Amino acid sequence: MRLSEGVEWGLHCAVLVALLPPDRALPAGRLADYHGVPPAYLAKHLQALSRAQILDSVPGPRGGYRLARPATDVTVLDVVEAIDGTEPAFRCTEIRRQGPTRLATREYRVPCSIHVVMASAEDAWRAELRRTSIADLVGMVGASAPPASLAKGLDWFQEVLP
Amino acid sequence: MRLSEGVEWGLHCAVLVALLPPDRALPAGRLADYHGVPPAYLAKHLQALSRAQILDSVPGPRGGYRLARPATDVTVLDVVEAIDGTEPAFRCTEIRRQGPTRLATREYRVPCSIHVVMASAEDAWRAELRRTSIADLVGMVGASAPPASLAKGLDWFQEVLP
DNA sequence: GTCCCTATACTCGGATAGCAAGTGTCCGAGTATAGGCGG
DNA sequence: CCGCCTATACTCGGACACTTGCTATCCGAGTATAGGGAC
Repeated sequence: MRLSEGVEWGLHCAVLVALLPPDRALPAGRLADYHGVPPAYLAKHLQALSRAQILDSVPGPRGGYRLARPATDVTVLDVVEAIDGTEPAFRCTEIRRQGPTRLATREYRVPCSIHVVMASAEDAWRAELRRTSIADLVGMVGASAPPASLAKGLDWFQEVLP
Repeated sequence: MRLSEGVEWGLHCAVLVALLPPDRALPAGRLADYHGVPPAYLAKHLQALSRAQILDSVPGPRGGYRLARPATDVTVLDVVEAIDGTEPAFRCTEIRRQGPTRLATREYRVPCSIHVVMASAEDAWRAELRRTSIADLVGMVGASAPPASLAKGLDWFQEVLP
């Protein structure tokens, strides 16, 4: 089971964009510079976040991306599902209905027990991701990141926001 | 994020093998028949379960696979990790250390906040999978499966276990 | 009749192709800006 | 000096190759069994 690398990028970008002054946007190229990742591929994931109404895109000069709603209203799960999709990791193919013990479809009224267990585990995963918002992440980073890193980040903002 | 289809097969096979009389084994071919899946590919996943000490393999005629320990001591998580691997779905690549705000490695003493959140969600997922054993699954299936299906399964056992 | 030996058939195990999805990149459509021109 | 217009440069957005890992398969190594032969 592998989560797309874009999920990590999307979360970091969401945190950075949450720090923008109101009504300012950050281009994909600057976000790629900041994180040291391929610009064109990051752009692809930012488009997914835009489609999911998590980011607003602003075209033209002084354009870029910004949060579409308050950082407190964007959960980590929102970002993960926007990039990775909402399909469950475990997809029950109902193999209990195959083979020599097969019955008529109408006989299977209760869901497959294995499917139930796997689904409840994924629900627990999603619930945990829903507990944390981008605003929470901003707070955690601010409290735990090395002070020198925060200072460098501030300098960088001064430089790229003319 | 996608879980290998083999996980579903492995869980169903574990349940079926748990129903065997003591000291009897079930060949991979019969397991494939029962579930209507490609025999050669199922064999690959059964090998993984064998390597993980979840199943014992018995070579030769009247051989096959059986549980390596009581069904109460095999959790769903054991089976999932044996087939899918133990690597976390989210792999933090530490992109906070890249780009213009990069610092010396020794400055990063606390873990990345995003990494912490993602890891705790996966811990919740694993904890949920650890709560259920193969014996529990056997009980759930026995209580919820259509009676006609259980009867057919019994007939099938009589037929393939000479 | 009993014991031993051998040939058999069946099992697992790892090494080998094929395909889908994630990874990575590019160029075109659209827009706010900045400068120049006319009034 | 002020307003308008145009050309520019910058942005996002979707369409196009490539690589990794899951999917699927086959053939060889090893063993318990069953049958036959000798005693």
